[in-house]
Amino acid sequence: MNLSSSREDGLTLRARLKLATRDALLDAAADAFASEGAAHVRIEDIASRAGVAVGTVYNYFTDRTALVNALLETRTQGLIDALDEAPAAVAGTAGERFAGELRQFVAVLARYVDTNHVLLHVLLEEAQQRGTDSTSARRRHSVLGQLLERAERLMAKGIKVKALRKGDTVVYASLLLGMVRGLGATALTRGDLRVADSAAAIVAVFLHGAAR
Amino acid sequence: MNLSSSREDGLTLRARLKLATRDALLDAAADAFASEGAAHVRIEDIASRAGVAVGTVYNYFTDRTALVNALLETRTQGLIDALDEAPAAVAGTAGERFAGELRQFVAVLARYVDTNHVLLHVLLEEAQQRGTDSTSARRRHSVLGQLLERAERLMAKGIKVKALRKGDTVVYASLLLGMVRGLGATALTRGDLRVADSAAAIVAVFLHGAAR
Amino acid sequence: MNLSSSREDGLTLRARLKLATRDALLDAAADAFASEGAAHVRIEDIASRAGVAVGTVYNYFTDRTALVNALLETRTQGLIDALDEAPAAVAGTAGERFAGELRQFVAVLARYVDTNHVLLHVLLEEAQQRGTDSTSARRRHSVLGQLLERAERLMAKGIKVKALRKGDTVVYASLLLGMVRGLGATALTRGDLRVADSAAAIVAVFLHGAAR
Amino acid sequence: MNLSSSREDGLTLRARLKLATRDALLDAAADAFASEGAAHVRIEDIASRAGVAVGTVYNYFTDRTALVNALLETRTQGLIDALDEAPAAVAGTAGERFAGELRQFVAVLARYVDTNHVLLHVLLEEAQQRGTDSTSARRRHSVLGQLLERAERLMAKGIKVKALRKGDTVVYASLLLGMVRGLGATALTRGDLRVADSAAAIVAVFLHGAAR
DNA sequence: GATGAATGAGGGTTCATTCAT
DNA sequence: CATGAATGAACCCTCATTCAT
Repeated sequence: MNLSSSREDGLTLRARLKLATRDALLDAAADAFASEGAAHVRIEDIASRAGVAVGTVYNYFTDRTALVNALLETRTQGLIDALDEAPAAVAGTAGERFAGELRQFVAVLARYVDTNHVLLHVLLEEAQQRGTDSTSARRRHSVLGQLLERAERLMAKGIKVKALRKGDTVVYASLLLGMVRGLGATALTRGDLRVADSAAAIVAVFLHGAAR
Repeated sequence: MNLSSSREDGLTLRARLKLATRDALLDAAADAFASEGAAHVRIEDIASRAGVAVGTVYNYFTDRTALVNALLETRTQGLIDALDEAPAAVAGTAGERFAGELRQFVAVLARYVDTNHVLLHVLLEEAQQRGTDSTSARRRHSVLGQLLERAERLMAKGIKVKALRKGDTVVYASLLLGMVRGLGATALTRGDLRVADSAAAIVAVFLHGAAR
Repeated sequence: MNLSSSREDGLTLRARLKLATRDALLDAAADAFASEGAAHVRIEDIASRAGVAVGTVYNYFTDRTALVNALLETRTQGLIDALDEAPAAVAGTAGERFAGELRQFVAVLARYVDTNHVLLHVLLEEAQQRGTDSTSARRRHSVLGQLLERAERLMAKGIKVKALRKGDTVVYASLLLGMVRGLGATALTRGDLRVADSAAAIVAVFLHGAAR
Repeated sequence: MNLSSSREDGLTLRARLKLATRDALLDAAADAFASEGAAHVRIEDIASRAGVAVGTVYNYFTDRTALVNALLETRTQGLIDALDEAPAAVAGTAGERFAGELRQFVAVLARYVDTNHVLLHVLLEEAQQRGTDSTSARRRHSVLGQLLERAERLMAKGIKVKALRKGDTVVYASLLLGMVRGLGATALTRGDLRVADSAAAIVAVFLHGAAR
């Protein structure tokens, strides 16, 4: 579940162990959050899932909030990176290239949602927690904010190449992301549904609608 | 904010007062959840917002869970009722009637989301907390479940009257609901955005797509 | 041990009970600090000594620090008040009146030290804990600061009426207070010694020295 | 700050290093206690101040208590030694010789207090913690006990040579020590005050009083 | 019914101490 | 010997719930 193995090169044994423990803790937290619901998870639950003592958790994260933030960070980064790395299709007309990118975008997102559906709730719960920092700074850093930003960029490109009708990019982006999450939410209660399997349907509806 | 005033007809004064207190508590809870985030809200916060003492809360709700459930129930019921009461457009072809219903459906939903966006998080957070008891869990599921059900019925009708292409009604329903919630989520961080203002855009994209 | 009974007039029963509990908690804390040493005392120790549950402590004091501060405040105030109330001797020459005041001062102090010797350590430990507030503000509020201030005033008067040789009032005041505390410290390890019994000796040495 | 360097003669290099580390730890502990307040200082603080790892501390001291005891021991011993080494003035009458010794005593004490004022709190805080064990408690008592003992001997000699009026040597000793500590306490809050500068005043007041 | 003080189980966090490397 | 990560008992504090007034 953790993609960080590449980080482990060229480090002392101890440093490697430290990273391994840190990752184990994050994985444990993700599992616990997923199966129990974030609010119910005690630090000790995470510790024991990771096979360490409570105190150890605090050797890696200054407090509960820091752990949750770190979890969001790593899990988010994986998604953001995957989206950014998605190689733009080179062939075809501008419109076709856009369609390709859109398909890519949705596919990556769908795969992510299928893997992390439950963790998304943590993201949302956290998004709710307003601290002292300015709202805009927070938006920039929040997962949804970053996603929205990328989606907006994509929409803007689509409009530019005349693949999309003119319209508010924020609205378009929100609708697209909403579709993916909508399917994810349904998948949560319907065990047999996978978002990735409907990626094509999402794109089709987004581009051409459900109407005959 | 509370739609239950119609219930108060034909009751004794005392009974009416009881209902008033109960509603005040639910409103207070809704406000508190919205502005503080469900997990942080203490029973005493709700009590003081409603202008009563803690003990009083327990005269109306057996425990915290009961209060949350009641809140979900009332707020949900308002939505479900509004959806069901939406008068079907009578004129025009079957396709036009379907389009009218769809517009109605989205409009009602959008209005609800604008008013209750934050409360939706409570729904979702609570929906997450399965495992401990199944009775209340089922009831909570029904919030989304009932919505999905109605959306599916609408989709089925749309397919039947050939207004929509054939396809999985669950997927269609999920996409439609997802779009509304997607815009709601964005509205949460963008103060200037109202879902109701984009209801037409949602329907348009859902039916005909965003492509040119 | 608590002098607050006069405060209890004209209050509702509940309010009176609240004060009683608060005082009981302060008394319990004082006892516990005295017999165990401040650092070792757990909140629960205080609670159980006072015959209440932990949570109750937090209904009266926001946290441990607040409790300690309140304790210092009340116990200090008793001493300060006693010093200030000490009626000035009216008869005799200015020198005799000064001597009378000095005797009073030492007597009150001695009595206080005999009763509260151990609590003084708490005061000192606290004096050590530097927070963010400015040092001077703290000095003004600290027990020692207030004592020193009064002692300095007395010394100044003694010098003015030529009962004392000219000299630094801070030094004189510190020496006088030090004598009292010095005897108090010894009394701590020598059970048979009471400072009050040596009050006259203190005054004598301070005024005329120990030399023949 | 550490007076033990003379111990290091005639030892192997390794033994000398061991002693150096030990001393560094004691110095670090003294500094930390002084600037943070004994109760707040963690073993790791001491270790890092000394430039070693936590584990190393336990190679030199079996536990926290042992370290504190050792600290008291060394710092106390320095004082006791200094007092005992103070060469008795040989010239003059018995009375003059006593006065000289008294001056010496106070001077040494004053110098010590100026250097170690804050450490004195540790002594007192720790002295407070009787009850758990009696072995170490006794040793701690001896800090003040030994001082008192020496002061009493000095007072007894003063009485014997008729330099002092007859009186309780314990009281005399307590008053003298109290004066020194009284000034020390004041110096703690008044940065500009040094006890050593007032040593003469202390002796003067003790012998002849502050009265004109 | 309303009140609000009392309750105490529960969870977050700290830190002295251990021990494998 | 030095290192520093792991350990877990201990303590502070919170808050849902109860119940005497």
